[in-house]
Amino acid sequence: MAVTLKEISRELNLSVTTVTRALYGYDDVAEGTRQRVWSLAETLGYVPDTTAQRLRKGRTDTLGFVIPTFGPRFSDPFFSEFLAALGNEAARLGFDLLVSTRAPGAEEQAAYRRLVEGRRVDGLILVRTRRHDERVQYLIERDFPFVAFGRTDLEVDYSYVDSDGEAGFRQLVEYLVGLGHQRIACLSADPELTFVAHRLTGYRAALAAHGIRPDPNLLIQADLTQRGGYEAAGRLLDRAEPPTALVCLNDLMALGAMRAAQQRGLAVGHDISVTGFDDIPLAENAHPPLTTLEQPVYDIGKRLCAMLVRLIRGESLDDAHVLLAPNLIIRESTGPVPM
Amino acid sequence: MAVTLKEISRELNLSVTTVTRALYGYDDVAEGTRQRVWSLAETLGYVPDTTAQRLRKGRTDTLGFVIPTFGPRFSDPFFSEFLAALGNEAARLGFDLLVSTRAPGAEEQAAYRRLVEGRRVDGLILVRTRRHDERVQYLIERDFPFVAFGRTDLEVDYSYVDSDGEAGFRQLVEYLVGLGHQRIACLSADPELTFVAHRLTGYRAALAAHGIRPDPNLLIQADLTQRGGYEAAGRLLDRAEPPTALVCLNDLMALGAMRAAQQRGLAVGHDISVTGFDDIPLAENAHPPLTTLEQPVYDIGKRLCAMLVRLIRGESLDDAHVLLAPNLIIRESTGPVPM
DNA sequence: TTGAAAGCGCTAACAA
DNA sequence: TTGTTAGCGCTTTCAA
Repeated sequence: MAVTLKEISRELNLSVTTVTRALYGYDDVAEGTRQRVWSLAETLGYVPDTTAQRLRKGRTDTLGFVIPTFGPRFSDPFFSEFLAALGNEAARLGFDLLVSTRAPGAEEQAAYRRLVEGRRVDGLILVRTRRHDERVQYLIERDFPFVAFGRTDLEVDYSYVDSDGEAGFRQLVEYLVGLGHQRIACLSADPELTFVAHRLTGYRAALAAHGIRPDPNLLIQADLTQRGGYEAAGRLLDRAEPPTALVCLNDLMALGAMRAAQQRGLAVGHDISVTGFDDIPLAENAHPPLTTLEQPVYDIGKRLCAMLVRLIRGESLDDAHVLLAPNLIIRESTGPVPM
Repeated sequence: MAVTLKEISRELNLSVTTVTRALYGYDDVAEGTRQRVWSLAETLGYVPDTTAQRLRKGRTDTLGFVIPTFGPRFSDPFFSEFLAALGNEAARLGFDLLVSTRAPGAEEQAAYRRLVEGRRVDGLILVRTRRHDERVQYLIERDFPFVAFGRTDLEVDYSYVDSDGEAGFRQLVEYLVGLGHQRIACLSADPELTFVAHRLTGYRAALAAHGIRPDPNLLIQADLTQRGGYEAAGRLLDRAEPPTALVCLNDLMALGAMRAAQQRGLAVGHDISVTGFDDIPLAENAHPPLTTLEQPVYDIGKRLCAMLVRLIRGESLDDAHVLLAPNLIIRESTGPVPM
């Protein structure tokens, strides 16, 4: 089917070796030969076989990314943007991107093993790290190149980029306290997720700093989706003494929470304040526009990609542990505590 | 580094041939031999080298998907869900998924060539087909296996699944006319996109069927994003004689349009009606919840994946041209025309 | 029941 | 400047 070096060499009465070298610009090939090779390769439409090159070179020039999906109706703008960053940057660096989609759990672990042990990729990008992340443990154990968006609680060293969710949430809650809020609820999620734990720490620290006793009833755990936010907010708002502010772990939850509030006739930004995290494009276009903490997802993805490629190439990283301060964006979903 | 067949065979004083056959359950291997092979493979953690298998077998067992991204802040729930479908289904069928992200244009075309001619994938999935789609043309020309979400205007035969956007828009516009709307604007997009053209046809047909003269001022072209919808709606609403209904090409645009209306003090669902297409999860959680046409993106992705694998395996398809009727979901963003 | 040999397409060390 | 040889790791004839 496809044109091979062998055919070109046969056609020109040359050895396969000479043809390769002519194509790759080695300087020990006669100019005339090179030209003949090039022109025939051109007319025949020769393109080297990637698989053969990979086998020979012992590397795949492919990066792996396993997207943690949750159920079939998976839709998180966070991941779209992150994926776009990885895709563009990987291509720029000459790498393919192999993507799997798997819900966290045994199957996810199997997917990682498949990629690593089948030598399908040269390196991996992890997201949504967990405090005791088996993926990190496994990859460290096998000494396989990887980078992660997020930290863990493991006593191991690896390369990551992360947002400083603790600082972000502290700043956010202080802003709300400054507006007079005292009953500040947190729509949290599985605290085994490192970023959840960090943000919660920031939330608690800010309350403590202002002498506000943390009310366990105001801390509720939900899915990191609109539905999760919607349901959790509903439960909080139906309490006898509802909160005046809903601090959500991410923007998606916040959008759901806003809707729950609005269904109860509350004017978001007046009767109740709602906040998110991420600054997905929807945040700005929500009604009202959402106050949130921005993290530069695209840049983070791009940066992680570049870091990973350096690791794969055995180059050193100037900064293997990057912590970025998220940026508080105040919009109209927050306001002074109602009288 | 990794364990190879050679090592196992050396260790057991067997030939490489016998080891492979023992591992793959050929019945011409002595039971004792098989057990010794299996147990050693187990302890050494043998996993076959994917690249070597690929070279030998002449196939990659990989599907390719090039996501059309538009700018860095790319975020479209449609693609998240579609990607999840592809990822899950490909894995189920024993295929890897190679993902590229590229804005339509020359670079996109290059990405396709890279995948096809470098023999990186065995088949491709296309989305957002265009009326004169160079990708389709190219793949047909090269006789390369592919399936597409969407039709084209080309006189060629290929396998696709598509939503019947024309029928959907006709039904939708008739519903609006039934509510008394006459000044129904359409927030459209590049009509070179086949699905845009189809939906527009439905829009026009419904107007014509009810003797409503199409007003060119009410047909406006924008990006398929929230921002696109927001800006286009703004321009329409600021007219001297604004429309009473905004029919948007997709949900994202509709969300933007709703916001533009709300910023102008209009109550969506009362003062103005807004509709979308897709039924992304956000549609239900919008404020007010969005009237839209649902298309089963996940199922379509799954189905396309299965079709493609059949094509790659040279099996026949019972139905290579699938047209699905979208489902009109009436929520609160639409209502009778205001007095 | 096992092994030898060939080859997928490419690259690289070495020799001529 | 070019060719020979070897081999990446695997699978599959074919022969023993």
